[in-house]
Amino acid sequence: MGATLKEIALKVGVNVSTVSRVLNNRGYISKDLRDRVDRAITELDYHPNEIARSLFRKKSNVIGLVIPTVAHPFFGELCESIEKCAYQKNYRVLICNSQHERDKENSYLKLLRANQVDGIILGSHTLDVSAFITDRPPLVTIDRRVDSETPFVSSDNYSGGRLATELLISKGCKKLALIMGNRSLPMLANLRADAFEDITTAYNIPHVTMQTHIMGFDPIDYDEITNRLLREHPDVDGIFTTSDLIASHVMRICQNAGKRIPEDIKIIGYDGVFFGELISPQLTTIRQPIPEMGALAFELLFRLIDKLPVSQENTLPVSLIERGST
Amino acid sequence: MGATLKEIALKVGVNVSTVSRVLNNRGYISKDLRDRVDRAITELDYHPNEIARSLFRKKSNVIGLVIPTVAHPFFGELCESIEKCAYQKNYRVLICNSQHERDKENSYLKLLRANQVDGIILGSHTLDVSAFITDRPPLVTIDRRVDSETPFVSSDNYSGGRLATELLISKGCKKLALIMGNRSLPMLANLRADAFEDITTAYNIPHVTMQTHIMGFDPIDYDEITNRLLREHPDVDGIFTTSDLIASHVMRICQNAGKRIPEDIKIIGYDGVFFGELISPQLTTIRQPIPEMGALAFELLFRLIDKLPVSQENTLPVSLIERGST
DNA sequence: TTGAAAGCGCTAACAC
DNA sequence: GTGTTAGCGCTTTCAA
Repeated sequence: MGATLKEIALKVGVNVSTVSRVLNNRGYISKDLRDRVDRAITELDYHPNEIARSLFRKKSNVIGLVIPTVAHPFFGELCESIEKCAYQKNYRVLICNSQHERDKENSYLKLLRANQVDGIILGSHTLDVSAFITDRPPLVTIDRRVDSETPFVSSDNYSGGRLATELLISKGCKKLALIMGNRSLPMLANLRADAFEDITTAYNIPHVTMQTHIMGFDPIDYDEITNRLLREHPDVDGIFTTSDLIASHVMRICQNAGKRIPEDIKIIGYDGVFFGELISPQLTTIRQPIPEMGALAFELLFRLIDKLPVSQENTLPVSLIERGST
Repeated sequence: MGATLKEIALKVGVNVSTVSRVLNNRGYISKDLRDRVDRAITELDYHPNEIARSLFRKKSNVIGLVIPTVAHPFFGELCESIEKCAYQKNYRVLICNSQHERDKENSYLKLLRANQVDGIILGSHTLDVSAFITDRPPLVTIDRRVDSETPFVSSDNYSGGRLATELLISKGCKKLALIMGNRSLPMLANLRADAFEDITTAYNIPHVTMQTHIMGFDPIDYDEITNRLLREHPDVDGIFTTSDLIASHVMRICQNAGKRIPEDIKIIGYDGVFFGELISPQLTTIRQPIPEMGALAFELLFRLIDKLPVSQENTLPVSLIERGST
């Protein structure tokens, strides 16, 4: 346990409030006193107790980041970006992995409020709005609109879905498949699927949509789905997946099944995470501007905390990155 | 701002200490009182202020995790594991990316102490021990021995290096290269390089070692190094890299240079992170038991906080995962 | 069984 | 310029 203000005051022979004043540079302080206090501070190795400060100020300078799992590259990169911005503005970030579990997400939300975080960035969406804690700290969501107030950050999911689908079509694919996470989650990412269906329908292209039945990122699940797809729809020659992680699994299964990529089957992912260019063939994908999304999410939260006006809808553009898999 | 104990007490018509007692189940409380308090709590939507509790208890139930970057798959998976364990034991984790910057690492260390974290897990090692903050909270390091006291978790780096090197030799490689991060950092991972050099020397195999000159995970750097290696040592037919991330870059560069893997050149990585089996050919690697390492690190810290005895050296076994790249 | 009082470490009126 | 006092929201002696 470190020294306290009181001990400094005692040593210097002044009142605690005086020491507090020199620490915070409030009002006039005599040069002599300041020196003596400074000396005592170094001698006693004093460091202000931020918990006590937080209690008084009613401000913790901590924000909570709730995501499914930081081990998923999209969220890892997002977390990285958010932490970077938070650090610059003197905020700490508490990392909360929901693992796609309702209970954990819910209890983390409560816990964050109890811990007096100044704000929350929510990127995990297993709860419906009614379950949301009342009297909550400032909130910004990622990829979900929860109500007409709460600001959210997303990228242009519909355009992304359209770009991906159109690319496959323009490359000559005759039958398309979409492999996605569970659609029942209220996420804007579902717009990618909407676009896929709209576009294929408009172009009159046969298509099939498959989604995981569990909530989470279990590779086994993707592998099974892909195998079933190849079995039931052997004529599919273009696959759009809603993440690069899924895409890489799908790619591997296809290769194992003896399909050549992109000759026999073309695959396009989504996200633009780092390892997309490491796999072989390199993955064509729709890039979400992850660092910008993280920065924007923090910026919005920061403004919310400071009671500055923010826009509710914050949709960033996506871009097509063509690589070897198409 | 939520209701406070005082408001509950006021509403129920008792003293705050009484309400506190029912909250914490201390001593005897009449059934009637308990009911009235419970009702007031729900009506006012009361939630204890954990900051105030922390101040009193001198315990925040928060730990700090300092790593280079959570966007690196090894640290992402480690962070995931640590958060999981922490959550079970009612601890929160503050995520601190040092970005391999001395200043940031140092200031995070100070900041964590000021924020009264109960403990720190340190996996970033740009500081030398002398720069360590004094009077620090309980500390557990990952992959580094800082002094004769502080417990650390690592996996068996020397064995890992040996396994990797011997595999390449047993596969018939005639000239080996090691591509590693910067060796000047005081990390136990350097033992992998020691093993590489010992074994190649023992077997009388020509070898060359290359390390990045910057601190960090800049892909450009790895690519340059690999290109230089291929240019200056075109006869190298086996490469050991100290991470899967590096390995995947190296693999790509080699493929771009027209080398077939594993026929012309064999590559083995390190870590056993998820995407190793997604790239093609799938990456042979030395697996570190990342979830177990994270769990152990937290367990040690937990014991340290509770002043229970802990062992200082905690080295977990590694295992060879043979896949397509060798 | 409940209340009063003190105190965790700090800051901010308000005096002097 | 510096001290006194009160209080942030909570818990815990100690009395009653």
